[in-house]
Amino acid sequence: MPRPPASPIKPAKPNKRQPRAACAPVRTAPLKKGAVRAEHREFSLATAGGATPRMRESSLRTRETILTAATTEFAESGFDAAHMDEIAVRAGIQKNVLYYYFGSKEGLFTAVLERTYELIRSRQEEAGIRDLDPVEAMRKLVFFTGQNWGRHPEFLRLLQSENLNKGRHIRASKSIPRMYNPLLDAIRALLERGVASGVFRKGIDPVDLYISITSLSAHYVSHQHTFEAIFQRRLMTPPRMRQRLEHAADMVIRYLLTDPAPPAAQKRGV
Amino acid sequence: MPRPPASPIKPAKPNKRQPRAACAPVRTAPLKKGAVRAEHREFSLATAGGATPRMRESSLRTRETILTAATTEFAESGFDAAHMDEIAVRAGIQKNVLYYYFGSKEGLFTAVLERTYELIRSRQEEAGIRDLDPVEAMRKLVFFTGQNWGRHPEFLRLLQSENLNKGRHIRASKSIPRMYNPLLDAIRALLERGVASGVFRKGIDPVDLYISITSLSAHYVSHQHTFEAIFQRRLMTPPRMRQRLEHAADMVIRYLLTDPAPPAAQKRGV
DNA sequence: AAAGTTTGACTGAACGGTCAATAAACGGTA
DNA sequence: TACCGTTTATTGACCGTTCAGTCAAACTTT
Repeated sequence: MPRPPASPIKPAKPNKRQPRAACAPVRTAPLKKGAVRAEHREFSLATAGGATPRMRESSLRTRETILTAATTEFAESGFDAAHMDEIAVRAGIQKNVLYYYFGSKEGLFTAVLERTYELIRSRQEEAGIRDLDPVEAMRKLVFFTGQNWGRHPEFLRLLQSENLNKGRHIRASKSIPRMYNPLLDAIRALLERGVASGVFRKGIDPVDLYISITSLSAHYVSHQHTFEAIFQRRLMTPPRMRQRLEHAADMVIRYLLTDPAPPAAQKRGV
Repeated sequence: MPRPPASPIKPAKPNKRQPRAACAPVRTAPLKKGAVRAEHREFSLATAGGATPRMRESSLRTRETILTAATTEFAESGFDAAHMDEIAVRAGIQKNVLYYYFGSKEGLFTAVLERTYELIRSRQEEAGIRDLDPVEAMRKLVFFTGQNWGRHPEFLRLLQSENLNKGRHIRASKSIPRMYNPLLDAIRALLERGVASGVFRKGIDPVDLYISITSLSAHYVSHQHTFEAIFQRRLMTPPRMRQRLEHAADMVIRYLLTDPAPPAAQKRGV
């Protein structure tokens, strides 16, 4: 049987010669025994999807080792500048193993992306916002979101690389689009509570708000280098970062308030 | 005399073997005649910096042709995935010429970045805001900024790539950090006018505001692919884009207003 | 002739990917 | 429980293209 395609990812520029799938003269010959490894690719540890039949435990460990190393390397260099050899070295593993488990560079990147989304998703559940009054909760949510970028800088960089590549890996992923988004739900619930208690306006689109909350801190972090160049000041020092989140939170809250923004939004007291 | 270093750019990962500067065995031998070309690199057409002595007119045209082609390619693929060969083809020019004019891939990218910053800078002067009342002016400014991304999509992509590379080219540029920023000044002036006429609050940091205004639309555009994947909807359609800018403008204005946001911020009538 | 510009052919390492073979674990079975 | 075939995991050597960058010589303008 012919080898199954490594992954459903389409090359970015189909018209332009791409890093060909194989170096050896195009292999149409059926491959003999041992072709089964392709099955691994369907399995994603992150999503804990159905395990491959007879997978050994060391296999899981190897997978994790690879994913960790790959995450570091991809985040550090971006998809295009990252090298499979380097990932192998970081993981302390033969390069072939990467291909054995993930099929291709793109397959590996996709797996890394999925795992990282999953990680962020799980982190977001810890926001701890339920019991606060809406304004305080919203402020905390903005801060929490912003600080998350600092805690997981690799996530933003992966996203940036992925968007530079026009989302071809994320589009190929089955798990990511289906992921439950705790942050969006938190915002939705919070909006409702705020409207009910009369402090927030009606008719706010949670998705719009989600994007704005994210943008206000994420763009700052992910474009820090160009901003630093044109503003000639360091941006990522703790005080500056705090100032930014302060600003972002004020902005969000003032946007939501029904009232003539009293000192509330300024000084944290309700 | 030894060849002057191509550019003061440091490799991203000094510890890691980089795309070596040269393929041929490291060349310490002094190069003979013809080594003068290095001078070209100092010259940036965009900034109209001092022309090289005896530069022919066709030379300027060639430069422009190269920069245009390079801008397209770099924006399309990002710095790392862009190929010098492809740029040469796009420009309809021998590849050597790229090196003759810009010394290296990094040098070319830096030049592209400078030219593009310059272009955006000049565009921003057209905002046409002076005569409007502060609230209207601010709304227009937010829209103008946002629409600029749509009009020059290459700019955002270059920035994204540059930030993925941790700003090493922009840091090496002398012209960009010195560029006068018309948008920032416009914001500053607008804030003053608004405060003077009593509609805006005092004490707003123009840089904070600049970053927010930029973020609210730029992040949306530059992260469209991952957002589209997780929200499962198209984001760049004209109506959606309009909605986003509407939202961004409301947010900014409500943030600035002294008053209990009257319908003004909602429906455009002052 | 001297400086500036363009050409075509070339280099060599890096890099994504592959192969055949071996080692380790498992499952059945006698 | 010792043996054995099969599946799973790992190894090391290898391949062919791509791609940044170079050289020396030719052409063009002043």
